[in-house]
Amino acid sequence: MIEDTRQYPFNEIESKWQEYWRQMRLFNVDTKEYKNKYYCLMMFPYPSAALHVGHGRNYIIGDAVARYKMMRGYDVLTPMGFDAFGLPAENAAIKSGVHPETSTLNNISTMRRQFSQWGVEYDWDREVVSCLPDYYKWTQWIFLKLYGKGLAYKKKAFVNWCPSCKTVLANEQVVDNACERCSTEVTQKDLEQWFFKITHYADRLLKDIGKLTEWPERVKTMQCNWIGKSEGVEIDFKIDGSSDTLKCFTTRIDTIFGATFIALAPEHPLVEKFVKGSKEEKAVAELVRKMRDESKIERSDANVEKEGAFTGKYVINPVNGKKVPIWVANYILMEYGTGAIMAVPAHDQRDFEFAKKYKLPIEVVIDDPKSPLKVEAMKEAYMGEGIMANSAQFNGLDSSVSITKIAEFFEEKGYGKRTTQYKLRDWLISRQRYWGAPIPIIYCNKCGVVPVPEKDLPVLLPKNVEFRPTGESPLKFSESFVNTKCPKCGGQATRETDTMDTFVDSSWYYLRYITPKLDQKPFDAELVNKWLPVDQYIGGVEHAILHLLYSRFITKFLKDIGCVGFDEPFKNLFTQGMITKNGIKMSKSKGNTVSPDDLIASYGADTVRLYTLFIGPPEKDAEWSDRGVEGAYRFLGRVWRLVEKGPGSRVSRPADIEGRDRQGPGKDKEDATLRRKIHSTIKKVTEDLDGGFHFNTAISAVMELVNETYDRLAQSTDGSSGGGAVAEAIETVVMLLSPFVPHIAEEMWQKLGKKNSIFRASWPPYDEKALAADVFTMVIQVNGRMRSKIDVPAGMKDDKIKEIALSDPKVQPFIKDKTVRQVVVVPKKLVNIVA
RNA sequence: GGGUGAGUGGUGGAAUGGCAUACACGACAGACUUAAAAUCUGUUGGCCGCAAGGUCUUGAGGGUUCAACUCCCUCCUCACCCACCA
Repeated sequence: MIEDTRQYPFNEIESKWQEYWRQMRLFNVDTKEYKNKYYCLMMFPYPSAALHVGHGRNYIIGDAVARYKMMRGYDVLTPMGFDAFGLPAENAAIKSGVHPETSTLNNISTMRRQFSQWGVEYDWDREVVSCLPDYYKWTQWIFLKLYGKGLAYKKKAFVNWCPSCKTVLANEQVVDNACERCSTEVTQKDLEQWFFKITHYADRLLKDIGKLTEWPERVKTMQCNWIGKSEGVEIDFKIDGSSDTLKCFTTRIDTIFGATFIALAPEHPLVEKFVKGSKEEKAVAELVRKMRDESKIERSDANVEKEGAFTGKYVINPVNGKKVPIWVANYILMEYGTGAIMAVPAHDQRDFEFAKKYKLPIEVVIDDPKSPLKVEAMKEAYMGEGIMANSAQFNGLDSSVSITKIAEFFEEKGYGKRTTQYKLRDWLISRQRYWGAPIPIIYCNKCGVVPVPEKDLPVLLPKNVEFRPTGESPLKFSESFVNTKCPKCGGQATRETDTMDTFVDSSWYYLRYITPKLDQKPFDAELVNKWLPVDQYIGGVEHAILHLLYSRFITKFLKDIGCVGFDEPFKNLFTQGMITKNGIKMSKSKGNTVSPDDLIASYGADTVRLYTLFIGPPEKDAEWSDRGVEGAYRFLGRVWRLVEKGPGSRVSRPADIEGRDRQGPGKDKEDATLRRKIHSTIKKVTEDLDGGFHFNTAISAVMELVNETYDRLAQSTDGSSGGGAVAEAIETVVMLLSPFVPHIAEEMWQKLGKKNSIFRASWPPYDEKALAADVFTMVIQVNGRMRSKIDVPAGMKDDKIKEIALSDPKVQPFIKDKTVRQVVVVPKKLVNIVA
């Protein structure tokens, strides 16, 4: 059945050319010898069991870009590798007993095969696999460098904890606040964990977004919001009856006169001190315990009822000497600011809700200029700007002005200082897992925390370990791993058993590709400085924040320690949309995946590639349709037959077609028309590819050219297969399609009598002369509505055009009873008569 | 709640101030065929009309303009990301 519907022998063609490209080393680059470098990078994948067509979009786009750039004369570097550490393989090991390394390496070979079947080629000599020691050795090296600069440190942090499995859970392992494995309720536990001090780079990460001119706006906006810079004042409140002070951060210092209470995060260190031995102690302690047990997921729900308790203490408001009560409240986060706020219920909605619930006073200090505020009538906080009220010497000022005035006043009086806060928090890199790069740290009873010396890297993951059904990390129980000698004193010591977040692995892999085999250094700085920044990075928008921010951070760090000479790793970024099926994201867990293997068997890889690129704008989500695949297949058959029956194929093709036929306008009118179409198509496709990868419209333009070429063949009166213009059209079609459908393009290229690979040919230029038309069709509108069309010779004067338009028989009925007030002529496009 | 993006035929989509619905899918009709598949040709936004043609139509409403899918304002809906950020 499949045999019957075949339009061209894609099976033989595709494997033949895939082999040919490998033989000729089309995708292999010598990083030392090059003229115009172009580093085309696709985000390296996690090795999952099987790729579906949704994954394919990323690689097909990247492959098309790489092939196009080759034809534009670049030395294109397109490497590929695998982000091979991670939780899924470890979970599978716990379930099935198969070692993560075995399943991961198996998946990798499956994926390599799938890439190849798609015709997606890479410089495989440069493959990096993050779970292999020759790679993670250098991930550990980066850790040591950060540690050496004080940018890797340990502190306590809360984790999701399953008391029954005695294990840490990732957010995704928590289902309805319970452990996914045993359904025990998840609690919070604080553990000593490793962090990278990314906040040290917050300001530069934010400022340098300005340098990323070729990144999508929406990714930049997301990073901006994630870093979340806000400027404000840190106030030192004197605690009543004590010499201690309490620091609060606010962005709204203009509302300081309306502060009616202070709210602390439950974890705030002063909470315990305040209530110790007081009558409030029991109530507060109980509430704090309750809040702490709420998982991070629960606590981050905005709809959670506000709760709090009075601590019995007060601070003094420096601006008016008033006593302000200190409360503990669940809506305050320890991680942001100082973990304490001055609450101004009149002008902050959360404070307003809290004040209403606990009957705390509400004082208006900024009046709405449109309708004066009355406390009793307020249903919600007034958050806008306005006129200062009840604010002593600042009364009557604009709140936007007083925000600076009061800040200056605070600094003058020593009540506080202006500071900048970021939402960005330090990067928690510790994972209580097996399948990751071990953190190269040793604990010695005598010497304390000792970093593993560089010469002892890598700290190898022990292979012979037992995976327990509870999910506990097997590293803890591997005595040969844990027990070691202190590198400083030689005494008995133990190793850190936490491994690193896989985002650490992926934050520097793009540097390793340049010199993947190097074993004395992570990379060769000289070559890296030549090839980086990456000219084009392509990947899913889901990585818009974390991966891209971490990579930017690591790059800046490496620049600071003199390892690289640039501070942004990715010059151009393209984020493609996801492929949906039945309206939702294609994924194995949703059961709506489409396997490329079956489609390639029925239609060939070129069809799958063409459809994937034609499906819609690549930066947007798109719905997969099996019917659409057939359409792409039919189109390729149409092109194939055009090459077979058109002039120039095999024997009939004149050898010197370029020289003879590309010199001037065609022999007759039809040829000139077709040549105009050929060259406008080249222009359109080139601009679509250069200006943002608009594959969908590029392909539709080629479809139009194919349709017009068929029309031209059908029109030829002498029964021949057309002249030089048709041959030129066919050759152009093959070239313009080649980045998208490389196998069939190579085959047709050969049929056209060409010797070398089409990817060694240069991309066709367009001929401005061929584009020039001597007659234009102009639209005539009356009051903006199309009424007629006229053919106008190039160079006709506007006045003459107006005259023709006004006397046009189809236009006459619409203007004859009216006065023509204005005639607008848009050159070569339209005439609009206003009557 | 905040941020970002989107809303156009039966469907995927095109047009980013200048002919709305390119290109493709689907559907319908025809040619070829004993028949089917494949292929080729034609029709295909709604309404009125035998037709010529007219008229309405880009989520809703308003505005700017000779001209608005496109720019501005108000509102509605959906998707994604973040979410008590002081």
